[in-house]
Amino acid sequence: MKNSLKELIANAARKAHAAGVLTTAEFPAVEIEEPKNDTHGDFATNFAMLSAKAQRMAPRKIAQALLDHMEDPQAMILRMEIAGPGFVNFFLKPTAWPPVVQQVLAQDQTYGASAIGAGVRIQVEFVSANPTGPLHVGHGRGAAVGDSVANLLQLCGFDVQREYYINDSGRQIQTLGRSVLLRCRELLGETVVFPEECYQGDYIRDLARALIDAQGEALVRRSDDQAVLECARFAAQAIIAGIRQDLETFGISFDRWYSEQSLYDNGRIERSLEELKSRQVLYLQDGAWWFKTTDFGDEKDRVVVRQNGLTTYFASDIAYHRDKFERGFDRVIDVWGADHHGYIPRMRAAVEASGYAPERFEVVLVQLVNLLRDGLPVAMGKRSGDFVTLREVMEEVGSDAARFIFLTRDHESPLDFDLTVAKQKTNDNPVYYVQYVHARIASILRKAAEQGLSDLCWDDAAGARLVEVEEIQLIKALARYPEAVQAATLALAPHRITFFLMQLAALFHAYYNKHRVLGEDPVLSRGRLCLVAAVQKVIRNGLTVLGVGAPDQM
RNA sequence: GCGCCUGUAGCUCAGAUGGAUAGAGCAACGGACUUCUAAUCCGUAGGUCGCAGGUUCGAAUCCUGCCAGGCGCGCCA
Repeated sequence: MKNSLKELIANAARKAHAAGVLTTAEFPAVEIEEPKNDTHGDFATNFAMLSAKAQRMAPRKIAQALLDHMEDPQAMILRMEIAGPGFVNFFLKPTAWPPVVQQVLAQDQTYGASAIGAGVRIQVEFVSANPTGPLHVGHGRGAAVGDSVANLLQLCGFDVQREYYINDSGRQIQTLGRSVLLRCRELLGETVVFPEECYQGDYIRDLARALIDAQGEALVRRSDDQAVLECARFAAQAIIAGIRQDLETFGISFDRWYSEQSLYDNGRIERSLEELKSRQVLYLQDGAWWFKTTDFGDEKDRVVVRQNGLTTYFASDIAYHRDKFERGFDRVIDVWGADHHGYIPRMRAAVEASGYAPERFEVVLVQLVNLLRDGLPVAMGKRSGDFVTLREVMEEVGSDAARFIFLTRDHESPLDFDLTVAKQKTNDNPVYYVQYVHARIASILRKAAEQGLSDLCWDDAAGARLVEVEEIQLIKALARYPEAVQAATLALAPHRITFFLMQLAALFHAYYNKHRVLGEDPVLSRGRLCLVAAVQKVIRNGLTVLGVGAPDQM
C-alpha cells in the first residue's frame, strides 16, 4: 500500500518536472508516514518540504505541483490535500483496504517475507557460552535475540547461517578439568581443599560422579596432567551436550558448532598471526607480541602472544573471524553480552587488518537480565555457583513465556524478568495476551466450521462489507506487518515485532468485544471470517519470528 | 580519568530514516459475561521527554556541554 503510493508520488514529481513546473529533477527519497491524527488522512508525505531547498520554491507550491500531476490508475485515492507547512495528505477510499485481507490469506506463511536480502550471505553467531557450566538466564536472552534476528533475516531473503562458537581450549577448560578432578577425589574419599577459582556449582559434583561411574578409580591413578585433561574433555563434552539440549527445548538449533580448539589444531591461529606480521601490524615488546589496534581506532594496543608463549583469547578470535569471512559470508553478526562491549573496537580492528571492510562486522549487544521473584531480586552469584539456569526458568514459566519476555525490550536496555509475572495469565503478561488472539480466532473458526462455513472464500462482495472503523484499523495493521518486518530486520531489533503483535492483539480484542463475527448475514459473516483468519495468520507469522508457539486452545 | 549504554506518566517501557495535539501496559477509580473463550473489553485520571545551549520551516529523536545510574577499561576469558 505504502509502496504503491510512493510510486505515484515519484511519478507525479517526474511529470511535474517534465512539464517545467519543478525546476530540478533532483528529488529526495519519497517518505511516507501514517499520521497519528486521522484528520490528516491515511498517509502523508513531507516530500514538498524536503524538496524546497533544491527546487528553490515554497513547499506548498511544490505540493500543489505534485497534486496537479498525480495519477491514480487503481483509483484508490479519495482525496488529497495540502496541509500545514507543506504536507500532502492522502485519504484513501474505504474500498482500498479490504484487498489486503485477501493478500494475507493468499500469501499465508509467506506474508511479511521479502527479497531485500536476496543473494547476501550472512552469519549470526550467538550464545557461544563457555562450556564450563549450564546456560543461565542471561544466555537465554542472547539466545532469544540471536535466533529471532536470524529468523528476521531469513524472512527478508538473506542466506543465514546460525553458529555457536565453543571456547573449548585455554585456561578455563583446564580449570574445569581441575574442578571435576578434585570433586572426583573427594567422592573417592580424599580430603581436598577446593580452591575459590574453581567452579563451585553442584553440576561439577554430578559430572564427577558420572565420570567415576564410567571410569572407576583408574582416573585418579593417572598423572595429574593426564587426569585433568581427561576430566576436562569429559566434562566439556557433557556440558555442551546439555547446552545443546537446553537450546533445543528453547526451540533453537544451530547450523554449526565451531570449536576454538580446531583453530589451533589446523594451524589457523598460527597462520593468521603470520599474516598480520606480514602486514606489519604486529610488533614485539617486553617479550610479547602486540597487535597495533590503535592504528584502527582502538584506544590501546593488544597482546596476542603472551610472554610465556601462549596466545590470548583475542588471537583465537582474530583467526576465527578471519575464517568467517573466508567462508564467504558477506556480513558477520556477533551477539554478545553487553559486558563485552569494550571488546568491539579491537575486534573491528582485527577484521579491518585482516583485509575486510569493518562494516561487514556487526555486534548486537544484549544487556543483562535481572531475575526477580515477586518484584524482589533473585540472588545470582556465579562465584557461589548459585545461579538460576535457563532450564529452571523454562521449567517454571515455559519456553514461550520466556522467549516472548526476553523480546519485550530493546536488546540494549536492561531487562527485569519477574518469574511471578511470567507465570501470570493476565494482561501483565503479554505472551498470553497475544497468544489468546490466536486461540480465540481458532475457536471462531471451529464454530464456523460447525455451521458449514469452513471455506474462507473471499470475494469483493464480502470485502465490501468490512466498513466498521475497527475493521479498517485491523486491516491497516495487517498492511503494516511487512514494513514492520523489514524495519525490524534492518535495525536487527526483533522487539519491534513483539510490539507490533501486542498492538495488533489490542486491536483484535477490542474488535472482538464490539462486533460479532458469526451472525445472521452470511455475506457479512464471510467477510469478517476472512478478516479474523487473516489476523490469525499474521499473529502466527509474527510469533514464529519470535520462536513462540501459536496455540489453537488456551 | 577514558569509553559504551541508559534517562519519556507514580511503576515498567514503546516511540524506524527529524514531522502535525508524545503513546501503551500496570497500579488508582467507575463500568461490561443467558450470545464466537472475561487469559478480554470500555471509560476517567495522569507529562518541564534528566538539565542547558545549538542546528532548521519543525527536535523525545541530530550536535555540544553538564547531571544521574549501569557496564567496561589485564600479557583474564
